[in-house]
Amino acid sequence: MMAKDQGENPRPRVTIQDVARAAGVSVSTVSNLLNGRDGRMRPGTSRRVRQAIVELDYQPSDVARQLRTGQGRMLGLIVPSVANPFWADLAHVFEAEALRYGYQVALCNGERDPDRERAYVEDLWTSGVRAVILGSSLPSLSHLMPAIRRGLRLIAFDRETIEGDDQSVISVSVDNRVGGFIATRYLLLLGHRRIGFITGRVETISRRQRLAGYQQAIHEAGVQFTKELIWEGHSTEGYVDIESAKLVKQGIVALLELPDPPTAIVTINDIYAIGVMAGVRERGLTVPTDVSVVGFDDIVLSSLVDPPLTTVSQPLTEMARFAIDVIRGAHEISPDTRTSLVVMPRLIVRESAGSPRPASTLAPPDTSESA
Amino acid sequence: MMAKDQGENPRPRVTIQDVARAAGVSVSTVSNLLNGRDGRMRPGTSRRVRQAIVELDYQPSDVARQLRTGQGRMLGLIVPSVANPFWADLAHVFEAEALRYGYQVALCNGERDPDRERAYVEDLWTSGVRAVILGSSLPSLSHLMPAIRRGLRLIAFDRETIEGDDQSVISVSVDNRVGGFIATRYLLLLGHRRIGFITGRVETISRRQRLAGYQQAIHEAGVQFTKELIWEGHSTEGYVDIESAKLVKQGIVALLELPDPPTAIVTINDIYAIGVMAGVRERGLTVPTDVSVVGFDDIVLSSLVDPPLTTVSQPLTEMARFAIDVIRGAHEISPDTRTSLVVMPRLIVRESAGSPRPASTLAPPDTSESA
DNA sequence: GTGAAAGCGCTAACAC
DNA sequence: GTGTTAGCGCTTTCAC
Repeated sequence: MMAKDQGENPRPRVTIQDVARAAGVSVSTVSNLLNGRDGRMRPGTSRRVRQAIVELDYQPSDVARQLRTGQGRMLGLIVPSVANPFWADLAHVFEAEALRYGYQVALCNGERDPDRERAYVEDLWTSGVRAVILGSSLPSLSHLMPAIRRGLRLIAFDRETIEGDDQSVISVSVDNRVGGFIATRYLLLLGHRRIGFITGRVETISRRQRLAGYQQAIHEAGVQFTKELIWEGHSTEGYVDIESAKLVKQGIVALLELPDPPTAIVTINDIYAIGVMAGVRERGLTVPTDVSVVGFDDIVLSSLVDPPLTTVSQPLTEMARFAIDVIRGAHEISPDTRTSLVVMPRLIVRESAGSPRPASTLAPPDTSESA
Repeated sequence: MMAKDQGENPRPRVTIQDVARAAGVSVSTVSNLLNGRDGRMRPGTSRRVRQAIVELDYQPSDVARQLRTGQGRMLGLIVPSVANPFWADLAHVFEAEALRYGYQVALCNGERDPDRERAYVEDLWTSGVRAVILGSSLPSLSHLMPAIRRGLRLIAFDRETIEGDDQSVISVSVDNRVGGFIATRYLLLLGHRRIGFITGRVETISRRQRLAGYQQAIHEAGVQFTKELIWEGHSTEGYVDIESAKLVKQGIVALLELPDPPTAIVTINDIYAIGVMAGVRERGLTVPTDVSVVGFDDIVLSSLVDPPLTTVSQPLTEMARFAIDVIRGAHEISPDTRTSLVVMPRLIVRESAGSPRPASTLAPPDTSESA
């Protein structure tokens, strides 16, 4: 079952030597031109070289170039799974930003598994990748330390730097606590008092912080915090968030069966919010009339679902741009400078959240302040 | 604004030389071990080398290796946009299959733009990528010919090879005509007679074929084909499908305003189907009671929406596996062998399609056959 | 302004 | 069984 040497006629590679010969110059002249050092080059020379390049359809080899210079153009992007629309959106935006500076993006689905993440990072390093964006807010980064010590530049996305992280780790993140806070406060202002919170089993820094923001808002509003309104998922769910969105239906159903059920729900991401909405409908209830729901992330899809989702948005483009800037070295990095970026989330008001029905709990809507 | 040479202490690269020296052998011995040629190696030697590798934390450089052998481990994947869940699912599956054989995947969002596709392909080639999967069923592949002539192995996904394609282009695709056919026939069997078809402006081979399948089913059922039931989108829509899903709402609304509106809709992908369902609801109607809808692709999301979408599934894993096999050279390729793969789609029955309400058109449901 | 030559880290003859 | 060595295609001093 030996592989045939298929398509035997690809022409042999055109090298810088060939171009030099065709143009009647030396390789260094060609190289100089290629690298923009043609300032004081005789016009004739430059022209001949350029012409030879076109005529021979010459493509410089980045492989050789990288071996020589140590500089590569490939960036790693590790996300839990691109099948999750949030990470797909990030991949989309990040790739676009990378492209602007001539970088290419190697996509890795880490599944939130430290072993896989480590394997990817080692593999990428081997392939000459020297910078990777890690989208996974696993609490520990220790599995990546060997690579970091070797010189890998790691940028953590959606995960603020915490105590114990290596000095060299830069992070880009939305302020998740604020995000949880504004989502919850919005519902509070709408008049809700029984507000549920739905999260997943997998413990990440960002999820913890979104919950903290929720609690803070509840507390500041003088509402009693109740643990029964927090649903955390089961222990057997898969790592890939998107699949666990089905499980979330159970969560909302459980919450709705409470003696005093919530009139509004905050979720830790839009996919969960979509699952929640489906669960609500399955109970014969309506969003937002019977229960309001607020998501997180503002994935592209969230404006498409029915009803369009009110959610907390992350400025992905800005975040991706910062990451690329760090990689390019356009930002000063020094031990005593705050080089991590924490951007502010924004509440996107659409139609999945409204005032509770008058018939329900206490206090009438208090809309004196607006988010 | 000069970039600081940040993190100045990464240790210098450990090379095969260092390992050889540490183990007291020559580089070729180390190389032999690395490449599995350690069959007749003295156990002691092998052990010493292995130990040196671990102790020095040696990582072979794929860059050097590729320069030498011409063999790379990076594959290109060009999709219209990962923000579109279908392509995200493909990227997920493809990356997983690639990983099994040690390949890495460079992700490119071509936006269905021939110029971008060409630029990506040239760039990938420069980076040493020698095989790319192209997910875009643009009718012509001519913009990629220069790279193909240079020796690039191109695998077209979701696009059967057509007249005029280069010999060396392999394709992997679902039988889109059959897909359109079974979707439509299913609705016909449920008793629908007025069946709409919603597609986008961008002309692709796969879309054309899905429509052809629809027409064939209509015709075989002896139902009159009506052009007014086909909605094709506007000319100003963006290239990225997902955004145009909003536009699709206009399409369904237009169809529903017809004097004799359709009782069922076939769409060319699940995102459109989701848009259609939202449009139906916006009109105060219900899916599937008032109008049935069938999607295409069976993206992960389609089982999550409400109601769960009845759709035509593409066996992505199988398709990705074939693509990787071709790249690995595990399939014989010869001019007279059919090396393209056309797999059969399958109808996934969920809840978005049902019988038309008795009150409506003619003939009662005829369920003598089942899809 | 242009060229000669060394070498990035590795593989694979070929020699012993 | 293991070592020596020639390059893969490029960049970059350093001469001229």
